[in-house]
Amino acid sequence: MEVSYDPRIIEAKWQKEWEQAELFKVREDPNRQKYYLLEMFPYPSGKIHMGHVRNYAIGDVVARFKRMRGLNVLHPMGWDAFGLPAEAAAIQNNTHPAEWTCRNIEYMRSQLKKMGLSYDWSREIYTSDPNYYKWEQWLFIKLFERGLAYKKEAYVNWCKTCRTVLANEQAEGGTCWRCEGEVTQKLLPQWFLKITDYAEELLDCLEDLKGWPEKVILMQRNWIGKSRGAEILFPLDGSEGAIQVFTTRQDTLYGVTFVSLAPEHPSVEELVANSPERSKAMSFVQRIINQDRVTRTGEGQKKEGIFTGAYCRHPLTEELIPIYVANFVLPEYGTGAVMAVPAHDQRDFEFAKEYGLPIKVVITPEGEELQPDQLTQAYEGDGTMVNSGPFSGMPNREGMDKIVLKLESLSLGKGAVSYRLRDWGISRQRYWGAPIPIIYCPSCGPVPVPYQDLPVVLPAQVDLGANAGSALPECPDFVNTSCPACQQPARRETDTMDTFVESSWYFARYACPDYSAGMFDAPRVDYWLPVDQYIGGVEHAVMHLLYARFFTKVMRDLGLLKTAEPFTNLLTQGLVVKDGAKMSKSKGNVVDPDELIERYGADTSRLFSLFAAPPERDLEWSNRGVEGSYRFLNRVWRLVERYRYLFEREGDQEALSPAEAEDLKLARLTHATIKKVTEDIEKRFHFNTAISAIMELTNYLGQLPEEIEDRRPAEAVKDAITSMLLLLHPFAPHISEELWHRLGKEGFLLNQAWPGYDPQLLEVEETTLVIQVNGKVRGHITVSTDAKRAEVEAAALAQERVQVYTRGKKIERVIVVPGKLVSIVAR
RNA sequence: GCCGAAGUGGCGGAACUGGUAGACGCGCUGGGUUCAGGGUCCAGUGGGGGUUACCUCGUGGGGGUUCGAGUCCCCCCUUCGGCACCA
Repeated sequence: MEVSYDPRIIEAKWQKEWEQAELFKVREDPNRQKYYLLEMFPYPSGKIHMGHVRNYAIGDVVARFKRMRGLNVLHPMGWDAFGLPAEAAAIQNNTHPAEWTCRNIEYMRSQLKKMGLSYDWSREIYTSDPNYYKWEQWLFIKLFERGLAYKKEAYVNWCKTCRTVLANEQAEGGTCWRCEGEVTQKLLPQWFLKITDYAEELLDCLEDLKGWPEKVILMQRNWIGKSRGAEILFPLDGSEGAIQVFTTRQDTLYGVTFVSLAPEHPSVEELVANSPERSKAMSFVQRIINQDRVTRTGEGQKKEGIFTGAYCRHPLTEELIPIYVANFVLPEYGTGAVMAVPAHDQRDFEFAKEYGLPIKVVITPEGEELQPDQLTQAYEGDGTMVNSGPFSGMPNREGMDKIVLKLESLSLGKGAVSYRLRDWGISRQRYWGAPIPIIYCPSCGPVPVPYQDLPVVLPAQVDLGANAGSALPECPDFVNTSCPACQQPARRETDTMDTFVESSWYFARYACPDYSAGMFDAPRVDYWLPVDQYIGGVEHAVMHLLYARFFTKVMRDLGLLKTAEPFTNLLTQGLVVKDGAKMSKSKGNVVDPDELIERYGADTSRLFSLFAAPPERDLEWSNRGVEGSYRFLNRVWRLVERYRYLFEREGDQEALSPAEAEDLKLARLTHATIKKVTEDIEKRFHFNTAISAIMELTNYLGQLPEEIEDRRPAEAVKDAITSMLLLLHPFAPHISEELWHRLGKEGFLLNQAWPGYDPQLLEVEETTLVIQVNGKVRGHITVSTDAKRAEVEAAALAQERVQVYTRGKKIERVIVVPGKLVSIVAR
């Protein structure tokens, strides 16, 4: 009897069957080719949203597809469990962050399971697990021992709302990445990781990341921000020492009319010491330093500065050059000091105009003369060097190298490189994070916690509400300890690590989540890494993906990993939007995955999110579209049920080859569909067109007569249906599995081989060509594939409509593109 | 300001190497089934013109290359993303 499609029953049924059969569990197998597929793990915020549904649906298509293609697929899932929202929620709900997080994980895991995702749950990790962060602390100490983790007092981005420090990457645009509150500057001792040591390699390796989107590579390249130039010494006048500047325009060296220092520059205090305006200068410096970064570096900020009273000497001309302090000079970039060339740098130009400093032209553009007093803005382009001593008359590009050589010969400068990338500040003044494993001893200083004492466990008993900041300093049992070196009373570090530290190495831990003898079990981690395909949001293009690349290189240098890059291929999926805006509670345009799955089932939810747009694009949510996907699955169900009798027929068991199985048209369509779906998944990740191809096949099948008596067409229909279920399985795993079994077939679909296609069947003996006359389509012609060019030409020209358009004209050319068209040029 | 991506029917999107623009889906129109609604099935669906055959215009705008341009080149407009005093 015919049974109708009920996703609620079949989805629960197959999820249970798959789990009982441990279908998704994988083991290392050196004899099989591995494929490591990873989606960015979620923060356990409470419940999954549509972005998760989309991300994991995309990943599951690839995982199931690769598995059916015979690869040994690792497809794990876990939880980015530390972080501020847990703390905020715990205070608000009078609970503990661990409890809140754990509850969320429980719920979200159940949601993911309801989606029928093919995760190996035996490898699940959560980063707040001491067995996980133990190895993070272990790695931190390794970094500390190598000088790659260090503490310094620094002006840091401080979020008043979150009461914590933020990395530059997390404070973009002067607002906190998490709460969007204002970010100000604060001087604090902070732990940093020396990512700048890896700047060059992080940049170089970008070129080898062929499987990454250009956009992401470009964003990382810009973020690292390498500039080539020179470091030049300007000897101080009347005292020892020199001001070192960094410039990318050493060709303009002869145009220097002053030098500008950042207010934070270490020489400032000494330089103003003898100035009559000393106190005025220092109060200016203090005012600028205390200014928060947002205002200071804000758009259109006025150029301000003050004369220090000191002078230096031009390294080549020995002219006297005044030294200024200027608000626009950044202390962290280059040397914190710049040579000012008002004629050829817009900032210096504005500053010179403001303070009446001289402007000296040293580069002239092609066929033009620049008059310093007539300039309305700096000329920053290329040209010929003038007023530049022995370099005058030279193209400026050439002069760049020549000037470096000259400076090097005088020991007054050298070629140099500067990066925009800064070291990664990882200290967070929060409770819910991995403790930094350092002990401060009054006599020994900062001492790492001995390896055998790890993990430094986050204390469970804390009073979160007592202090607006971190609860850890208020926790005497945690803070008070003894020095591992001298046994004297000492204090623990109470900062915890930025949660981006956990996500910088989790992908490697999935290879051996249970391993307790070390951070990684070498044979397993070497087998699985690198991740073959990583999938997640483009919002992680800089922060997470850069940190993970950095950690991978560090771990490689420590001998923990053999790979230098963590993610071979990267897919950045677009946002899920509704009514033109990203889904968010504040906009009130969220669609709840729970309700969706309850109403239509996981297969429909997955199918729609895959069908509505290709993965890298934003997906416009449409409730009507969801119904369309649901209708399609119902059609598939009815179609298979309609032809189920063909599979139950006794007798003709002997298989026919697809070519023998009439109807040939259907057989061809089936194989063309297999080809299309396979290539769309494998080469392009264009699941929307893959699904549309399956729809076309089912549409064709739907038009066929209900009763098929003859054996040959029946075989073609059976082959088409069998293939269709295999092709559909990565997108809609439950319904395809159910129908597969309803046809009396054995085994899970995931263990079936992905269907192949017969290329011979796709070769056609006749093709229809388009006939164009002067670029316009004027007819069609069906010819045999091996027809001679001349025959095709003659046949095309003989067509009545072609005759109409060529009458009285001269045929100038006839272009024949085999399999495509005949193009006739007539004048 | 600099760098990058994208603009295709009423809508989401196809068109992969320059070769029939609009696959597939949504929506809409007409019809069958039904007491009715829903569901389902059939037909149609870019604009303009014509009784059909068909003609013509059409991929943000303007130019160009080509037998042929959504696709390549130049200029411009709009939207989105990234960076933003980086010397």
